[in-house]
Amino acid sequence: MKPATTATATAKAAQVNVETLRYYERVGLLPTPPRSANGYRRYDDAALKRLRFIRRAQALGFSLAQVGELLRLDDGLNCGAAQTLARDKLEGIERQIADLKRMRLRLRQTLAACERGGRARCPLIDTLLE
Amino acid sequence: MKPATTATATAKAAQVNVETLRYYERVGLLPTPPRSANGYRRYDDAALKRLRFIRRAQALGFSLAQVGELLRLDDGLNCGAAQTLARDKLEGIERQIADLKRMRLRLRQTLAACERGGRARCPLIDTLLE
DNA sequence: CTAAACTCCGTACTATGGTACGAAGTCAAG
DNA sequence: CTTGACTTCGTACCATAGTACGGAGTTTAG
Repeated sequence: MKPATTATATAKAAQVNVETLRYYERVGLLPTPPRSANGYRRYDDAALKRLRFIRRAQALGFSLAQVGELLRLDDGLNCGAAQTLARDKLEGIERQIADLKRMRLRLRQTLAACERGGRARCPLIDTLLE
Repeated sequence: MKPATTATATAKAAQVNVETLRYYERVGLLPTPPRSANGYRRYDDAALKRLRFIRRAQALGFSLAQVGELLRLDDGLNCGAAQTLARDKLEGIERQIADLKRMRLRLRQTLAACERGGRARCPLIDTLLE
């Protein structure tokens, strides 16, 4: 009951470019699929699931390398290892948020100075030159 | 009173790789410096300032392309244009923060499920497979 | 039967922000 | 005077995550 389909159909179902399938295969994120008599790749349901997994993990901020690690745990029995990856990712995200907040504060302050006006020179430019 | 120096000295002063100077010159972020008799680049104070400007703007999250735009306004008289760039950047940062917070929430929830334990399969993996 | 659409493959290219390499010339210290 | 550090140049390479291209074969619809 696995309706194996073609590359294009699978790509559409997973909302990715067809070439991306080849790319994921090349970098080892997708197993090499079986071929039909003419040499065409046949993707089954499991492949589509895996593709969706990859997209979801990316949406959570995992890099393809990290997705690869997660996939190697995808029997679902290595919860400890998966948690470690997730916790690392979480820390990274915290750091990114903190960095971005710092940038935001500086930008806001500088923009406020610009808006107060009254200076000959632009405070934004001056801040960068200081 | 502009103690023009060599590439290495300037690079060190600005905390960048020497090659980066050439790279910035190539992409038009640094003006082509004057050369001394032997053909060596001579960087003056203005070049160093400009380098520091680039680094500071990068630290605020501006891409090199955007830094280029800012530099083209660096007479400090185009505050309006600079503000527009900064406001765009600010919006981008807001969006990034919002995205990251969404990822963080999902990761936290999933990690919490992992920690509650009791499931045969890892909730993190299962969430991605769902 | 023909034309369009799909598939294959290897390779090259995109963007971003640099870094590395090798050959050749120059310069300063000991 | 030699050694090592510095400089020049063009070009190639790194990671990341794909996208595009061209030529060939295949399959499907009209």
